Amino acid sequence: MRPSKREELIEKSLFVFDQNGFHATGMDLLSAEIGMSKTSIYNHFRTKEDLIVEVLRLQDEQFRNWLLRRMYDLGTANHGGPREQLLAMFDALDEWFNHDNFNGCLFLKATGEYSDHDHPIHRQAIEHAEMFEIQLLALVKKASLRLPELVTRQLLILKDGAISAAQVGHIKSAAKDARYAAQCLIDTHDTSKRKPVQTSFAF
Amino acid sequence: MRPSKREELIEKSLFVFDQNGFHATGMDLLSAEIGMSKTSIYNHFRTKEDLIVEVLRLQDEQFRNWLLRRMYDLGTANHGGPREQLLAMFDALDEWFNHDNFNGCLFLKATGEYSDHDHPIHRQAIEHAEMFEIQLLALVKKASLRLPELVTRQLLILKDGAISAAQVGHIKSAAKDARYAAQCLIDTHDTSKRKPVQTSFAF
DNA sequence: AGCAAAATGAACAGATCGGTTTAATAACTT
DNA sequence: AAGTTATTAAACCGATCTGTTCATTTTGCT
Repeated sequence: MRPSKREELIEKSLFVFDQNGFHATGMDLLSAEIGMSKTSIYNHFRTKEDLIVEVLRLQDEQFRNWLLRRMYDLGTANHGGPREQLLAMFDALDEWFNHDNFNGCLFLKATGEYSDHDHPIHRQAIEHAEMFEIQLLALVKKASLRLPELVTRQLLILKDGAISAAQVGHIKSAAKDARYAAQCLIDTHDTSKRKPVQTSFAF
Repeated sequence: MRPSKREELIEKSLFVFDQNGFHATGMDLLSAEIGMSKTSIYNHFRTKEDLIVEVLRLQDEQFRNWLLRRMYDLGTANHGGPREQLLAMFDALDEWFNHDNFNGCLFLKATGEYSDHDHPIHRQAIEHAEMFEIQLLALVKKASLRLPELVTRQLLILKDGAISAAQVGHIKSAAKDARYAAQCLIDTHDTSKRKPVQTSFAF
Protein backbone atom coordinates (compact mmCIF):
# COMPACT_ATOMS: atom_id res chain seq x y z
CA MET A 1 0.00 0.00 0.00
CA ARG A 2 2.78 2.41 -0.93
CA PRO A 3 0.57 4.61 -3.05
CA SER A 4 -1.46 5.14 0.11
CA LYS A 5 -5.20 5.61 -0.08
CA ARG A 6 -4.66 9.13 1.13
CA GLU A 7 -2.36 9.99 -1.75
CA GLU A 8 -4.75 8.40 -4.19
CA LEU A 9 -7.58 10.44 -2.73
CA ILE A 10 -5.64 13.68 -3.10
CA GLU A 11 -4.57 12.82 -6.61
CA LYS A 12 -8.06 12.06 -7.82
CA SER A 13 -9.50 15.08 -6.06
CA LEU A 14 -6.93 17.19 -7.84
CA PHE A 15 -8.35 16.09 -11.15
CA VAL A 16 -11.97 16.71 -10.18
CA PHE A 17 -11.32 20.14 -8.69
CA ASP A 18 -9.27 21.07 -11.71
CA GLN A 19 -12.06 20.16 -14.09
CA ASN A 20 -15.05 21.39 -12.05
CA GLY A 21 -13.79 24.16 -9.85
CA PHE A 22 -13.73 24.22 -6.06
CA HIS A 23 -17.07 25.61 -4.96
CA ALA A 24 -18.85 23.89 -7.81
CA THR A 25 -17.61 20.50 -6.66
CA GLY A 26 -19.70 19.21 -3.77
CA MET A 27 -18.37 16.55 -1.47
CA ASP A 28 -21.03 14.05 -2.54
CA LEU A 29 -20.14 14.50 -6.17
CA LEU A 30 -16.45 14.34 -5.33
CA SER A 31 -17.00 11.14 -3.40
CA ALA A 32 -18.80 9.57 -6.32
CA GLU A 33 -16.30 10.87 -8.86
CA ILE A 34 -13.22 9.51 -7.14
CA GLY A 35 -14.93 6.30 -6.05
CA MET A 36 -14.40 6.69 -2.34
CA SER A 37 -16.98 7.03 0.40
CA LYS A 38 -17.56 10.42 1.93
CA THR A 39 -16.97 8.87 5.35
CA SER A 40 -13.51 7.85 4.26
CA ILE A 41 -12.71 11.26 2.85
CA TYR A 42 -13.66 12.91 6.12
CA ASN A 43 -11.63 10.30 7.95
CA HIS A 44 -8.56 11.60 6.15
CA PHE A 45 -9.38 15.30 6.15
CA ARG A 46 -11.17 17.38 8.72
CA THR A 47 -12.73 19.76 6.20
CA LYS A 48 -13.06 20.29 2.49
CA GLU A 49 -10.68 23.21 2.73
CA ASP A 50 -8.04 21.04 4.36
CA LEU A 51 -8.36 18.67 1.43
CA ILE A 52 -8.05 21.49 -1.06
CA VAL A 53 -4.89 22.74 0.63
CA GLU A 54 -3.40 19.26 0.32
CA VAL A 55 -4.51 19.10 -3.30
CA LEU A 56 -2.70 22.35 -4.01
CA ARG A 57 0.36 21.10 -2.18
CA LEU A 58 0.45 18.05 -4.39
CA GLN A 59 -0.13 20.08 -7.52
CA ASP A 60 2.66 22.42 -6.49
CA GLU A 61 5.06 19.53 -6.15
CA GLN A 62 3.92 17.72 -9.28
CA PHE A 63 3.79 20.78 -11.49
CA ARG A 64 7.17 22.16 -10.50
CA ASN A 65 8.79 18.76 -10.75
CA TRP A 66 7.26 18.08 -14.13
CA LEU A 67 7.96 21.49 -15.64
CA LEU A 68 11.56 21.80 -14.47
CA ARG A 69 12.37 18.25 -15.50
CA ARG A 70 10.74 18.76 -18.88
CA MET A 71 12.64 22.01 -19.33
CA TYR A 72 15.86 20.18 -18.55
CA ASP A 73 15.14 17.26 -20.85
CA LEU A 74 13.95 19.34 -23.78
CA GLY A 75 16.51 22.08 -23.22
CA THR A 76 19.59 19.90 -22.97
CA ALA A 77 18.63 17.67 -25.88
CA ASN A 78 20.90 19.25 -28.49
CA HIS A 79 23.73 20.18 -26.15
CA GLY A 80 21.65 23.12 -25.00
CA GLY A 81 22.49 25.19 -21.95
CA PRO A 82 20.44 27.25 -19.48
CA ARG A 83 19.21 29.50 -22.25
CA GLU A 84 17.69 26.58 -24.12
CA GLN A 85 16.17 25.26 -20.91
CA LEU A 86 14.45 28.56 -20.32
CA LEU A 87 12.99 28.53 -23.80
CA ALA A 88 12.02 24.90 -23.38
CA MET A 89 9.62 26.01 -20.66
CA PHE A 90 7.27 27.09 -23.42
CA ASP A 91 7.70 23.85 -25.30
CA ALA A 92 6.70 22.02 -22.14
CA LEU A 93 3.73 24.34 -21.71
CA ASP A 94 2.75 23.60 -25.27
CA GLU A 95 2.59 19.92 -24.44
CA TRP A 96 0.44 20.71 -21.43
CA PHE A 97 -1.95 22.93 -23.38
CA ASN A 98 -2.54 20.17 -25.88
CA HIS A 99 -3.47 17.64 -23.28
CA ASP A 100 -7.17 16.75 -23.33
CA ASN A 101 -7.58 17.62 -19.68
CA PHE A 102 -5.86 20.99 -19.77
CA ASN A 103 -8.07 23.38 -17.90
CA GLY A 104 -5.90 26.31 -16.91
CA CYS A 105 -3.87 27.01 -13.81
CA LEU A 106 -5.27 25.47 -10.65
CA PHE A 107 -3.52 28.03 -8.46
CA LEU A 108 -5.00 30.93 -10.32
CA LYS A 109 -8.43 29.37 -10.01
CA ALA A 110 -7.81 28.90 -6.30
CA THR A 111 -6.98 32.56 -5.78
CA GLY A 112 -10.02 33.46 -7.82
CA GLU A 113 -12.38 31.41 -5.70
CA TYR A 114 -10.73 32.21 -2.38
CA SER A 115 -9.80 35.82 -2.82
CA ASP A 116 -8.94 36.53 0.79
CA HIS A 117 -5.16 36.74 0.80
CA ASP A 118 -4.97 35.28 4.29
CA HIS A 119 -7.01 32.23 3.41
CA PRO A 120 -4.91 29.05 3.64
CA ILE A 121 -5.91 28.08 0.11
CA HIS A 122 -4.92 31.46 -1.27
CA ARG A 123 -1.67 31.38 0.64
CA GLN A 124 -0.85 27.96 -0.74
CA ALA A 125 -1.20 29.32 -4.25
CA ILE A 126 1.07 32.26 -3.47
CA GLU A 127 3.62 29.90 -1.98
CA HIS A 128 3.70 27.89 -5.18
CA ALA A 129 4.35 30.97 -7.25
CA GLU A 130 7.15 32.07 -4.95
CA MET A 131 8.87 28.71 -4.99
CA PHE A 132 8.78 28.43 -8.74
CA GLU A 133 10.11 31.94 -9.08
CA ILE A 134 13.10 31.02 -6.93
CA GLN A 135 13.85 28.00 -9.08
CA LEU A 136 13.44 29.90 -12.31
CA LEU A 137 15.66 32.70 -11.06
CA ALA A 138 18.44 30.20 -10.41
CA LEU A 139 18.24 29.06 -14.01
CA VAL A 140 18.15 32.61 -15.34
CA LYS A 141 21.28 33.38 -13.37
CA LYS A 142 22.98 30.34 -14.84
CA ALA A 143 22.15 31.73 -18.25
CA SER A 144 24.19 34.85 -17.43
CA LEU A 145 21.50 37.35 -18.28
CA ARG A 146 21.53 40.97 -17.30
CA LEU A 147 18.92 41.96 -14.68
CA PRO A 148 18.10 38.34 -13.82
CA GLU A 149 15.31 39.23 -11.38
CA LEU A 150 13.54 41.31 -14.00
CA VAL A 151 13.93 38.68 -16.69
CA THR A 152 12.65 36.02 -14.30
CA ARG A 153 9.51 38.00 -13.52
CA GLN A 154 9.01 38.66 -17.21
CA LEU A 155 9.31 34.98 -18.06
CA LEU A 156 6.78 34.22 -15.35
CA ILE A 157 4.43 36.78 -16.84
CA LEU A 158 4.80 35.16 -20.23
CA LYS A 159 4.16 31.75 -18.73
CA ASP A 160 1.03 32.81 -16.84
CA GLY A 161 -0.19 34.86 -19.76
CA ALA A 162 0.19 31.91 -22.09
CA ILE A 163 -1.75 29.72 -19.67
CA SER A 164 -4.53 32.29 -19.52
CA ALA A 165 -4.64 32.67 -23.27
CA ALA A 166 -4.74 28.91 -23.70
CA GLN A 167 -7.53 28.64 -21.13
CA VAL A 168 -9.94 31.35 -22.13
CA GLY A 169 -9.48 31.34 -25.87
CA HIS A 170 -7.95 27.88 -26.07
CA ILE A 171 -5.54 29.60 -28.41
CA LYS A 172 -3.41 26.86 -29.84
CA SER A 173 -0.47 29.17 -30.49
CA ALA A 174 -0.20 30.66 -27.00
CA ALA A 175 2.89 28.70 -25.98
CA LYS A 176 4.69 29.40 -29.26
CA ASP A 177 3.81 33.08 -29.14
CA ALA A 178 5.18 33.31 -25.63
CA ARG A 179 8.29 31.42 -26.68
CA TYR A 180 9.13 33.95 -29.36
CA ALA A 181 8.62 36.73 -26.88
CA ALA A 182 10.88 34.99 -24.40
CA GLN A 183 13.53 34.58 -27.08
CA CYS A 184 13.38 38.28 -27.72
CA LEU A 185 13.72 39.08 -24.03
CA ILE A 186 16.54 36.67 -23.43
CA ASP A 187 18.51 37.87 -26.41
CA THR A 188 18.08 41.44 -25.28
CA HIS A 189 19.53 40.60 -21.89
CA ASP A 190 22.25 38.25 -23.09
CA THR A 191 25.59 39.48 -21.81
CA SER A 192 27.43 37.65 -24.58
CA LYS A 193 25.65 39.67 -27.25
CA ARG A 194 26.18 43.20 -28.47
CA LYS A 195 24.18 46.07 -27.11
CA PRO A 196 20.49 45.30 -26.80
CA VAL A 197 18.00 47.08 -28.95
CA GLN A 198 16.76 49.06 -26.01
CA THR A 199 19.36 50.40 -23.58
CA SER A 200 17.39 53.12 -21.88
CA PHE A 201 15.87 50.98 -19.15
CA ALA A 202 15.73 53.18 -16.11
CA PHE A 203 17.17 51.10 -13.31
CA MET B 1 -34.68 57.05 -13.94
CA ARG B 2 -32.05 57.00 -16.66
CA PRO B 3 -29.50 55.07 -14.61
CA SER B 4 -32.17 52.41 -14.48
CA LYS B 5 -32.53 50.17 -11.50
CA ARG B 6 -31.53 47.33 -13.76
CA GLU B 7 -28.23 48.91 -14.68
CA GLU B 8 -27.57 49.74 -11.06
CA LEU B 9 -28.29 46.15 -10.13
CA ILE B 10 -25.85 44.83 -12.72
CA GLU B 11 -23.19 47.32 -11.73
CA LYS B 12 -23.36 46.47 -8.05
CA SER B 13 -23.51 42.76 -8.76
CA LEU B 14 -20.37 43.15 -10.84
CA PHE B 15 -18.54 44.40 -7.80
CA VAL B 16 -19.77 41.66 -5.50
CA PHE B 17 -19.05 38.84 -7.94
CA ASP B 18 -15.63 40.28 -8.60
CA GLN B 19 -14.76 40.35 -4.93
CA ASN B 20 -16.41 37.10 -3.85
CA GLY B 21 -16.49 34.84 -6.86
CA PHE B 22 -19.54 33.48 -8.61
CA HIS B 23 -20.43 30.24 -6.88
CA ALA B 24 -19.37 31.64 -3.52
CA THR B 25 -21.86 34.48 -3.84
CA GLY B 26 -25.37 33.32 -2.93
CA MET B 27 -28.38 35.25 -4.09
CA ASP B 28 -29.40 36.12 -0.52
CA LEU B 29 -25.98 37.56 0.20
CA LEU B 30 -25.97 39.35 -3.14
CA SER B 31 -29.38 40.82 -2.37
CA ALA B 32 -28.19 42.11 0.98
CA GLU B 33 -24.88 43.35 -0.40
CA ILE B 34 -26.37 45.44 -3.20
CA GLY B 35 -29.34 46.60 -1.13
CA MET B 36 -32.05 45.26 -3.37
CA SER B 37 -34.66 42.66 -2.60
CA LYS B 38 -34.26 39.21 -4.04
CA THR B 39 -37.76 39.51 -5.43
CA SER B 40 -36.69 42.51 -7.43
CA ILE B 41 -33.57 40.83 -8.70
CA TYR B 42 -35.59 37.90 -9.98
CA ASN B 43 -38.04 40.33 -11.49
CA HIS B 44 -35.22 41.58 -13.69
CA PHE B 45 -33.42 38.31 -14.35
CA ARG B 46 -34.81 34.85 -14.78
CA THR B 47 -31.81 33.08 -13.26
CA LYS B 48 -28.52 33.80 -11.53
CA GLU B 49 -26.67 32.75 -14.65
CA ASP B 50 -28.61 35.25 -16.74
CA LEU B 51 -27.53 37.94 -14.32
CA ILE B 52 -23.91 36.82 -14.49
CA VAL B 53 -23.97 36.94 -18.28
CA GLU B 54 -25.24 40.52 -18.11
CA VAL B 55 -22.59 41.34 -15.53
CA LEU B 56 -19.90 40.05 -17.87
CA ARG B 57 -21.41 41.98 -20.74
CA LEU B 58 -21.20 45.17 -18.73
CA GLN B 59 -17.66 44.43 -17.60
CA ASP B 60 -16.68 43.75 -21.19
CA GLU B 61 -17.98 47.11 -22.26
CA GLN B 62 -16.61 49.01 -19.28
CA PHE B 63 -13.19 47.38 -19.31
CA ARG B 64 -12.55 47.77 -23.01
CA ASN B 65 -13.81 51.32 -23.00
CA TRP B 66 -11.72 52.24 -20.01
CA LEU B 67 -8.53 50.54 -21.13
CA LEU B 68 -8.57 51.79 -24.71
CA ARG B 69 -9.43 55.30 -23.63
CA ARG B 70 -6.72 55.28 -20.98
CA MET B 71 -4.24 53.94 -23.52
CA TYR B 72 -5.16 56.78 -25.84
CA ASP B 73 -4.98 59.46 -23.16
CA LEU B 74 -1.73 58.28 -21.65
CA GLY B 75 -0.18 57.33 -24.98
CA THR B 76 -0.89 60.56 -26.83
CA ALA B 77 0.10 62.80 -23.93
CA ASN B 78 3.58 63.74 -25.22
CA HIS B 79 2.74 63.67 -28.90
CA GLY B 80 2.94 59.91 -28.78
CA GLY B 81 1.69 57.68 -31.55
CA PRO B 82 0.33 54.14 -31.73
CA ARG B 83 3.55 52.74 -30.29
CA GLU B 84 3.19 54.84 -27.15
CA GLN B 85 -0.46 53.90 -26.88
CA LEU B 86 0.45 50.24 -26.91
CA LEU B 87 2.99 50.73 -24.16
CA ALA B 88 0.50 52.84 -22.24
CA MET B 89 -1.64 49.74 -21.90
CA PHE B 90 0.69 48.66 -19.14
CA ASP B 91 0.62 52.04 -17.47
CA ALA B 92 -3.15 51.78 -17.41
CA LEU B 93 -2.93 48.27 -16.01
CA ASP B 94 -0.59 49.59 -13.34
CA GLU B 95 -3.27 52.03 -12.24
CA TRP B 96 -5.78 49.21 -12.11
CA PHE B 97 -3.50 46.93 -10.10
CA ASN B 98 -3.04 49.63 -7.50
CA HIS B 99 -6.72 50.14 -6.97
CA ASP B 100 -7.92 48.88 -3.60
CA ASN B 101 -10.54 46.69 -5.20
CA PHE B 102 -8.32 45.06 -7.78
CA ASN B 103 -9.07 41.37 -7.69
CA GLY B 104 -7.86 39.93 -10.95
CA CYS B 105 -9.60 39.35 -14.25
CA LEU B 106 -13.31 38.67 -13.95
CA PHE B 107 -13.39 36.84 -17.27
CA LEU B 108 -10.62 34.49 -16.28
CA LYS B 109 -12.45 33.75 -13.05
CA ALA B 110 -15.60 33.13 -15.04
CA THR B 111 -13.92 30.58 -17.28
CA GLY B 112 -12.41 28.98 -14.20
CA GLU B 113 -15.75 28.56 -12.46
CA TYR B 114 -17.70 27.64 -15.59
CA SER B 115 -15.21 25.52 -17.44
CA ASP B 116 -17.63 24.14 -20.00
CA HIS B 117 -16.73 25.98 -23.18
CA ASP B 118 -20.34 25.96 -24.35
CA HIS B 119 -21.67 27.54 -21.19
CA PRO B 120 -23.09 31.00 -21.87
CA ILE B 121 -20.92 32.48 -19.12
CA HIS B 122 -17.78 30.89 -20.54
CA ARG B 123 -18.70 32.01 -24.03
CA GLN B 124 -19.21 35.56 -22.86
CA ALA B 125 -15.67 35.58 -21.51
CA ILE B 126 -14.27 34.25 -24.77
CA GLU B 127 -16.20 36.88 -26.68
CA HIS B 128 -14.64 39.61 -24.60
CA ALA B 129 -11.15 38.33 -25.33
CA GLU B 130 -11.86 38.14 -29.02
CA MET B 131 -13.25 41.65 -29.22
CA PHE B 132 -10.34 43.16 -27.37
CA GLU B 133 -7.91 41.29 -29.58
CA ILE B 134 -9.53 42.83 -32.66
CA GLN B 135 -9.21 46.32 -31.23
CA LEU B 136 -5.63 45.79 -30.14
CA LEU B 137 -4.71 44.39 -33.52
CA ALA B 138 -5.97 47.54 -35.17
CA LEU B 139 -3.66 49.60 -32.99
CA VAL B 140 -0.70 47.31 -33.63
CA LYS B 141 -1.26 47.68 -37.35
CA LYS B 142 -1.31 51.45 -36.97
CA ALA B 143 2.07 51.15 -35.28
CA SER B 144 3.46 49.56 -38.45
CA LEU B 145 4.94 46.53 -36.76
CA ARG B 146 6.08 43.40 -38.54
CA LEU B 147 3.90 40.33 -37.92
CA PRO B 148 1.09 42.36 -36.34
CA GLU B 149 -1.03 39.31 -35.45
CA LEU B 150 1.85 37.71 -33.58
CA VAL B 151 2.74 40.90 -31.75
CA THR B 152 -0.89 41.39 -30.81
CA ARG B 153 -1.15 37.93 -29.31
CA GLN B 154 2.12 38.48 -27.48
CA LEU B 155 0.93 41.77 -26.03
CA LEU B 156 -2.24 40.03 -24.89
CA ILE B 157 -0.15 37.35 -23.23
CA LEU B 158 1.85 40.02 -21.44
CA LYS B 159 -1.34 41.74 -20.35
CA ASP B 160 -2.98 38.59 -19.01
CA GLY B 161 0.26 37.42 -17.45
CA ALA B 162 0.68 40.73 -15.67
CA ILE B 163 -2.89 40.51 -14.37
CA SER B 164 -2.23 37.00 -13.08
CA ALA B 165 1.03 38.01 -11.44
CA ALA B 166 -0.65 40.99 -9.82
CA GLN B 167 -3.49 38.81 -8.59
CA VAL B 168 -1.74 35.81 -7.12
CA GLY B 169 1.43 37.41 -5.84
CA HIS B 170 0.07 40.95 -5.71
CA ILE B 171 3.41 41.74 -7.30
CA LYS B 172 3.59 45.49 -7.45
CA SER B 173 5.97 45.49 -10.39
CA ALA B 174 3.96 43.24 -12.69
CA ALA B 175 2.74 46.02 -14.98
CA LYS B 176 6.16 47.61 -15.25
CA ASP B 177 7.83 44.28 -15.91
CA ALA B 178 5.37 43.57 -18.66
CA ARG B 179 5.89 47.05 -20.07
CA TYR B 180 9.61 46.52 -20.47
CA ALA B 181 8.95 43.22 -22.17
CA ALA B 182 6.47 44.87 -24.49
CA GLN B 183 9.01 47.56 -25.32
CA CYS B 184 11.47 44.87 -26.25
CA LEU B 185 8.93 43.11 -28.45
CA ILE B 186 7.75 46.26 -30.16
CA ASP B 187 11.27 47.45 -30.89
CA THR B 188 12.14 44.07 -32.32
CA HIS B 189 9.21 44.27 -34.72
CA ASP B 190 9.52 47.95 -35.54
CA THR B 191 9.84 48.33 -39.30
CA SER B 192 11.51 51.70 -38.92
CA LYS B 193 14.43 50.22 -37.00
CA ARG B 194 17.41 48.22 -38.15
CA LYS B 195 17.44 44.48 -38.14
CA PRO B 196 16.02 43.02 -34.97
CA VAL B 197 18.22 41.08 -32.61
CA GLN B 198 16.60 37.84 -33.62
CA THR B 199 15.92 37.33 -37.30
CA SER B 200 15.52 33.59 -37.44
CA PHE B 201 11.81 33.46 -36.70
CA ALA B 202 10.46 30.65 -38.79
CA PHE B 203 7.40 32.08 -40.48
C1' DA C 1 -8.03 -18.19 11.42
C1' DG C 2 -8.66 -14.31 14.00
C1' DC C 3 -8.23 -9.62 15.27
C1' DA C 4 -7.86 -4.67 14.60
C1' DA C 5 -7.99 -1.02 11.41
C1' DA C 6 -10.03 0.88 7.53
C1' DA C 7 -13.64 1.57 4.35
C1' DT C 8 -18.43 1.40 3.22
C1' DG C 9 -23.46 2.98 2.33
C1' DA C 10 -27.09 5.26 3.98
C1' DA C 11 -29.40 7.99 6.79
C1' DC C 12 -29.21 12.23 9.19
C1' DA C 13 -28.40 17.27 10.81
C1' DG C 14 -28.54 22.16 10.12
C1' DA C 15 -27.37 25.57 6.97
C1' DT C 16 -27.56 27.45 2.59
C1' DC C 17 -28.48 27.00 -2.27
C1' DG C 18 -31.41 28.99 -6.43
C1' DG C 19 -35.88 30.36 -7.03
C1' DT C 20 -41.14 31.37 -5.94
C1' DT C 21 -45.05 33.09 -3.61
C1' DT C 22 -47.76 36.48 -1.19
C1' DA C 23 -49.48 40.43 0.72
C1' DA C 24 -48.23 45.02 1.78
C1' DT C 25 -45.88 49.28 0.55
C1' DA C 26 -43.72 52.73 -2.32
C1' DA C 27 -43.34 55.23 -6.64
C1' DC C 28 -44.74 56.87 -11.27
C1' DT C 29 -48.25 58.33 -14.59
C1' DT C 30 -52.28 60.79 -16.02
C1' DA D 1 -56.34 61.70 -6.39
C1' DA D 2 -56.60 57.33 -8.64
C1' DG D 3 -54.66 53.59 -10.51
C1' DT D 4 -50.96 51.16 -12.50
C1' DT D 5 -46.34 49.58 -11.76
C1' DA D 6 -42.25 48.54 -9.21
C1' DT D 7 -40.27 47.20 -4.86
C1' DT D 8 -40.27 45.33 -0.51
C1' DA D 9 -39.82 41.76 3.49
C1' DA D 10 -40.62 37.32 4.80
C1' DA D 11 -42.05 32.94 4.51
C1' DC D 12 -41.59 29.06 1.82
C1' DC D 13 -40.01 25.24 -1.63
C1' DG D 14 -37.11 21.30 -2.78
C1' DA D 15 -32.46 20.54 -3.64
C1' DT D 16 -27.89 20.68 -2.30
C1' DC D 17 -24.29 22.13 0.81
C1' DT D 18 -20.58 20.59 4.50
C1' DG D 19 -20.08 17.47 7.89
C1' DT D 20 -21.57 13.48 11.26
C1' DT D 21 -23.28 9.14 12.91
C1' DC D 22 -23.57 4.26 12.86
C1' DA D 23 -23.93 -0.34 11.84
C1' DT D 24 -21.85 -3.35 8.49
C1' DT D 25 -18.37 -5.12 5.53
C1' DT D 26 -13.80 -5.28 3.77
C1' DT D 27 -9.08 -5.29 4.38
C1' DG D 28 -4.27 -6.05 6.18
C1' DC D 29 -1.47 -8.26 9.61
C1' DT D 30 0.22 -12.11 12.25
